[in-house]
Amino acid sequence: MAAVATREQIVAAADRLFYHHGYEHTSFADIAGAVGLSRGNFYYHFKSKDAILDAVIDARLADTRRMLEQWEAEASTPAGRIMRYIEIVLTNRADIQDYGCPVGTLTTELAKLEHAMLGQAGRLFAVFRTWLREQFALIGPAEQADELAMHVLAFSQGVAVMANAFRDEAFIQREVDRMRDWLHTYEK
Amino acid sequence: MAAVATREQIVAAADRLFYHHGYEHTSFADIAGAVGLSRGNFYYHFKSKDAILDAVIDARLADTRRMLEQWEAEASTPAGRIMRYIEIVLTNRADIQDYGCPVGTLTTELAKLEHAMLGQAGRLFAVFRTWLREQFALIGPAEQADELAMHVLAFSQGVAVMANAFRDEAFIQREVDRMRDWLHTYEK
DNA sequence: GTCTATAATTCGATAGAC
DNA sequence: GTCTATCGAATTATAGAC
Repeated sequence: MAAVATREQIVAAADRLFYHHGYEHTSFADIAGAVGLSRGNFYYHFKSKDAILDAVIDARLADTRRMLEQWEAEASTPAGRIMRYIEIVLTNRADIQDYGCPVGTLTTELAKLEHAMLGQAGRLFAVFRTWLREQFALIGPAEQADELAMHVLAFSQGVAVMANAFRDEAFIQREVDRMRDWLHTYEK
Repeated sequence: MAAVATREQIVAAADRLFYHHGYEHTSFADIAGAVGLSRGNFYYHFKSKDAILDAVIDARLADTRRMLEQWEAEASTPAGRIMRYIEIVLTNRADIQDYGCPVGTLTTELAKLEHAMLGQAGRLFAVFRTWLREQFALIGPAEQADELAMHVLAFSQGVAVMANAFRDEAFIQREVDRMRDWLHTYEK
């Protein structure tokens, strides 16, 4: 198999396994097994577990930026774009109930491990924060835009943790409705 | 040393280490080292790592119930008691910025490990949920009490995850202020 | 590029002396 | 109740054949 294709398969498998079972709990053997590769050959593509994590975060950053561009193309108003973010806990409710938020849970885990890649993972949050801030700046005072962005991020993380803990779909829907009402008070 | 005192020391050390570094990342050697015990002697007190986790959760449940009783003794109104919960992210802001919420991060980790003790950890959330529900039932319709309790829990988890990710103390204060305003609209 | 074999370490857990 | 010694399995990572 071409090295590039194998590398992409490894990153995709690691991404999924890190999300489902956590970074530390996922071993090389798990990733190799998921791709159908021997452990030995693994080191031809990635020289360390940290290197895989780095590649996974890069891939998630690229995916996130692609998603945000798509939202900008599909939703015509800033409030509509913010709602796309808010509704992500509804769109991904099945995964969120099983595994929590991919960004939040990775950041939480890396913080406890005092892992060198924690700063890299923080960039995932930062991409959403910057994008939300830009949307809020279009419908209200620029001084408030960042704290409103942080409020929306905190909403998504709170819902994700509780939905994961209680596996309660109705709860997610109620919190999204509550957030929609809140957003309407800011909507231009 | 008396077995009871040693056991309590082990539970206290494990509690702290599980919170700071996570359950899986904490080894027997870490706990034994913190208590000043040899690895071998460890198994006289606990026969498995799961048994320690069980004891840690029991200790946290007892601590939580004690704290809630104290809040009931100190705050005369239901809204005042709910505010005590909301302000916990401010009271414990140093630990929360470093390690997140002890309940939320443990539950998140155990869910990913598909650990048998996940249900036990869920009881920690349930204790807060039940208590908050009771407080809300005293100031409004009983049908809404549980979803308001869940909303407050989600608030605390969202703030904890974001405060841990960005280490932003001003953010915590702003979110608490926002929540205080929200609570006043329900206050009797 | 992929494999087998294996080194070096750490893990949870046990046995048995004192 | 505490210790040392150790087991067996799993971990990350390397070496070298093909």
